[in-house]
Amino acid sequence: MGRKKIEIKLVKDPNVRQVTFSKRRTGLFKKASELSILCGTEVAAVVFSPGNKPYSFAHPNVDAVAAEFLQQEPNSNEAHGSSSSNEANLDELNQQLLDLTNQSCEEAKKGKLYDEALKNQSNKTKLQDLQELHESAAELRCLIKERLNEMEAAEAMLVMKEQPVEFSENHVAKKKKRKTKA
Amino acid sequence: MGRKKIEIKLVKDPNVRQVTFSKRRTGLFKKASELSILCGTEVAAVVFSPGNKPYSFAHPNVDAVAAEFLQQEPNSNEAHGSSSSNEANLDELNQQLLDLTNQSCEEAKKGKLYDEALKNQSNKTKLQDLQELHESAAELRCLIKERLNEMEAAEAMLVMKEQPVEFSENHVAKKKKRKTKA
DNA sequence: GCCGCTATGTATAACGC
DNA sequence: TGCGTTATACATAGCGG
Repeated sequence: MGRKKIEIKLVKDPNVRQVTFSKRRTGLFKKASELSILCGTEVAAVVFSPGNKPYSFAHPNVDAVAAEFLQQEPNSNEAHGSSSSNEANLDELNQQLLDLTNQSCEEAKKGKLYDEALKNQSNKTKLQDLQELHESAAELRCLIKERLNEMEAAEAMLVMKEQPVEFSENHVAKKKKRKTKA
Repeated sequence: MGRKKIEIKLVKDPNVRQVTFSKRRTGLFKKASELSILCGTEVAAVVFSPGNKPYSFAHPNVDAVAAEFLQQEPNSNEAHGSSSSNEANLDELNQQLLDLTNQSCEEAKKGKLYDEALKNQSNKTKLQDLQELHESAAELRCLIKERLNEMEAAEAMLVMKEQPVEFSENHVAKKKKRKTKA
């Protein structure tokens, strides 16, 4: 897809690898976003950068917001003479959101996996195990949800104070300058 | 990318939508795969088809990604460079948390339905996989519970009052503070 | 409904700032 | 390190079997 064809092998140059990662992560999330919108389906994706930083994407409504959010350029933003407590808080929330997103992702994947396993067997006995597993997952989600609500409330109070800033979700598909190549 | 440009909007024709989904899901997973190989990173993606069938992709494997995640320290703010426009972001975050929570519930519901559906099917035998999955899930749950406790504690502290936290780019990576709960 | 085909729209490798 | 540009490699919409 570039000036030269590259083989899908680990990019040895760490520098180039980082660049590749950034570009492709963006592309991947964009694709995920399009898929979710075009088909009205739920999509979640997680990826760790070469530096082990987690990045995630999830659809329903979060859409490309998560991706956009994680890619914000620190320079585009101005104002916000808030206390450091907010910054710390934001980071916290960020972290948590990521974790939760991924947890959801993992759970979903889990379900997928054992569904596959089930398809490869006809052992009725194991169905119960699956049932339990699913229920466990459901419980876990509820647990997470409750904690989330609490955290959210706390955050809201803490933040309940200043300006809006138009951070909106001018999501992924923003560069619309297309033209046929020569 | 096809004979005609299409706008990223829900495809009305269910038939076409299904086709689009299949093609794009394949493409998305391929991209995810390439990304993980090219950059040697961990990647996980899940997507539900229009028929609510879960499909997933993950590089090393789910558990690896999950474990990686759960090792993130709530207090180590080395991830992502977003410390600006906090107020706005918090709003976005709250919204995202809401959506995510809802999504989780949705998924849980679907998971059960799917499980039910599977009860009417039968195939080969692969108890081992099931066994592994079962164990993995149990472990995952423990990890998440602990993680939740940590988040809660951190949250409490933050809400209580501020913490300077000077955000640097050094990669703390993981700190193996996990204890294999049994 | 899945496979292949082909014309096009996109993503992105190499560069340049 | 990040963002923009250009030339190409890829992905895929619309069809046909």
